[in-house]
Amino acid sequence: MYPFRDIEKKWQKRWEEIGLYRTPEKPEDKYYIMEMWPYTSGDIHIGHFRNYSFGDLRWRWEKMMGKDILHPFGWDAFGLPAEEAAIKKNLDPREWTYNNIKAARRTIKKLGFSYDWEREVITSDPDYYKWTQWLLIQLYKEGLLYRKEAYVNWCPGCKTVLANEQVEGGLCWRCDSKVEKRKLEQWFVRTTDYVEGLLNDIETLDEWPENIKEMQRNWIGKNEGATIRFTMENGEEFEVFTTRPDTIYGVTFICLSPESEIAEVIAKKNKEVKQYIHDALLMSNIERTIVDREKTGVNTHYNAIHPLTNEEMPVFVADFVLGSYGTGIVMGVPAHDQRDFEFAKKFKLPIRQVIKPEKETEENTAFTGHGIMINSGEFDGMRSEEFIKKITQVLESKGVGCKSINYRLKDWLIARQRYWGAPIPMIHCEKCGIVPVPEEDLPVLLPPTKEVDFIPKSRSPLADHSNFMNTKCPKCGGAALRDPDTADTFVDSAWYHLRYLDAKNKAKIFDRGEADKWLPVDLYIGGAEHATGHLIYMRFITKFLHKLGYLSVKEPVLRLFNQGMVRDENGVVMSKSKGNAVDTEELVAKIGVDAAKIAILFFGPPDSDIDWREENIKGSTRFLTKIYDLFYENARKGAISLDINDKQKTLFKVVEKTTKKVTNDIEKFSYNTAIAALMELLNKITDYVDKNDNLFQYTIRRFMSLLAPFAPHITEEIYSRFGNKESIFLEDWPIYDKEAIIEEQFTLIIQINGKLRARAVADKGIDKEKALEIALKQENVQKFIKGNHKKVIYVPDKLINIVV
RNA sequence: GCGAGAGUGGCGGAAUUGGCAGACGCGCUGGACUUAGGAUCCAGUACUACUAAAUAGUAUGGGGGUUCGAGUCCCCCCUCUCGCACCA
Repeated sequence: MYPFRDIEKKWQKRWEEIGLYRTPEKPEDKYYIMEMWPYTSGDIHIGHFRNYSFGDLRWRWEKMMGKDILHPFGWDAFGLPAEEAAIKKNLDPREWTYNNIKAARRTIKKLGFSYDWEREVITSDPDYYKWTQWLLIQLYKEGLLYRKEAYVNWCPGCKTVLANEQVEGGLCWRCDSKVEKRKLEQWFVRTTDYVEGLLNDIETLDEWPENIKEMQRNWIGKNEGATIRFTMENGEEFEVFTTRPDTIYGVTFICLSPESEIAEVIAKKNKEVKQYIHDALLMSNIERTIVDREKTGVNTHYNAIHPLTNEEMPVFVADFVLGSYGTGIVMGVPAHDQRDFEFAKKFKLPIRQVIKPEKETEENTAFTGHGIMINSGEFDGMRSEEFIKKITQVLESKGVGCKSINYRLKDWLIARQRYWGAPIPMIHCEKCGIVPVPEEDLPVLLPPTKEVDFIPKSRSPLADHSNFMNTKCPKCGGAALRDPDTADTFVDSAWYHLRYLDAKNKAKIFDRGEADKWLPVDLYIGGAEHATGHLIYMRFITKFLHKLGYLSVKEPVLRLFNQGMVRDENGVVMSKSKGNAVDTEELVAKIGVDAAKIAILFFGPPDSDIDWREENIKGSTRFLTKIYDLFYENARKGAISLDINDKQKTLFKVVEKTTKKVTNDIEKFSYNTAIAALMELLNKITDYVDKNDNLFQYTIRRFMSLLAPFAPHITEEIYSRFGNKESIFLEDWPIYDKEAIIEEQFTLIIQINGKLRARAVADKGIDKEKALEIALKQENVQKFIKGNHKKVIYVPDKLINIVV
């Protein structure tokens, strides 16, 4: 062990004094780096530590590479846990939040990370949520924030509605309650307005991980097909969406989703239907979507009329039809859709084949492939792929259908019936309807926590606060009510990368000049769990502000890096609630920041999940202690210059090669192998006897430069022993000597029939004959070449393979 | 079911274009130092065969293929992780 505590204190103080992490006013070669910010539940565990370590390492390296860097930090401070603390422990949510921030900030500061704290933002500060509200008003003005009555996800645990992105496998993302359906009028953001941009621009995100891009594509879920209008015998009309209009002649029934309006109307007159819908909607999505669940449904005893054949067919309500996809109504084609097939079997409905497969297919399943049209009137004999286009035109010309595109992505439900969030800045006036709060009246402040009753009543606590609710209509001046709901916290985090640009601006959300200086974010580091939520919202807001002319960029983030999760010894994801999270402060108190960082970086590649094992951290302490013991005492002051003799020594070559490897490895986020290379070099240095000669001094100085991004505190301490006054991070990253790494000799690998039989040192550039000559001299080779060799393969400067 | 990724010693993991499999670290074994060692230093450590060395054989989830040569490329299968999931 080395005196890490004193060293850390000393250098953290020094860095603050010299303003090392302050963002340059006028960046020449800018680099904007962000890590996903933490939610303020108070603990900074090892997963956060890993995340921030990647960012810190990058800052230090880019800094030494000469970049002007913006590296901010902030807090995702609104959200339910604060309110839960109020309900369960009778704590003040504001105090709870700010105390947690204080504690977490203290921890992070102890870790000596390279943040510019002058740009710190907190979403629950009125200075921040004023602009969250401003953003909502801009969305409203553009028609992208609207109210709609719809079936929405309701979490009975959190007593609030949820966005689709917050429902994971039918369960609430936060509390794991089964999510229910409720028909409510809610605020939505029209993300679907930008759906094509969100989808197409994924192609421009060259430096995003492929899996994240694929997840976003799937989430958006674009499907091309046709919308077809059917008429009921009572004259009512409805539309279905299908990707297979070619199967139109195979329709033998219609299924309505329990959520559909038509079903609701029918239910008023039909008790059986009413009961079925009631039961279906009571079921959580998770129960309703169990695979292999037997199809259920109820006959409405109404008939629909086929738009082309005028045939009548029964209309059912069935819960396998989702209200949220397409029109919420499907045409049943049992011969060519497996679900429809199962439904038809159960209700003994006719199955009419309209596509003939090219090969024989399995019995008792629907044929979903393409083939030749049959039973389709004048179109028999056409290929079904072509028929899709043809029939769409036919439907269009008859005025009963059209080509259409459907998306899985839905509008973003942003209202929450909770207190601890940004109040939605809207006023409801009986005369004027919905009126946005005038921008000069922002922020709409949350009332003091003391005046609020937090006991959940399935409506916003603000609804019961008359001082908050009662206001005047900005338009007519009459009595009006505020909107009692608050915004989803993902609204706050959808634009924080923009507030960092100009965190203290009182007049504007941010200055356009600052945005042009720094955007896009060059590197954004965080977990893959935000692939379809936060990252889509962030892209959406960026596109929205681009369209309004506030931003010149269309995409917020150039390079996205997904770090892997940290799990415990048993492979279980660490979390506060499971009580298996390793506390960063404890770890750092035990082994020091630098050793903790080296340990977590050495654990494995940054993008893979790691299982935390206590014993694996020992190596890092040994590594740094060895460095400290060996370098600290032997460090010499003054300039060092190498002569030719020094440059011919093996150690010199190793130093230059290591420089190359560490540089390349950092570039490609291969931190574990970079550390391994440094460990190898240290082993070589330990073996080097002349601890006082020029080459040794040169080597340990170079070593410190290479180590600096990984272990900044110890590096600064030893760097100062060389007589330097400033920080090592103001130095340039070393450039390796290209001449030095050229080798004159190489190890010739000698194979017989592809098997390694001998090795020999040879001069580089020798030809095949020479190599063969060397190979044949080897004793072990003679043993294996009994007769003549047939063929010789020579890979220059690498290996020779003799085929016998 | 669909999509993506992965499978290498006792463990975490290395391995440019196909070219020395197992870097580096942990652990373990033996030794040194020591009042002591869960500190430090030195040596060894994929498996099998031999006491050992030298050497040989076998090894990158399983099976096949391409190639002088495959952890790496192709085909089939198994297992695990992640995402989506009755999406019409």
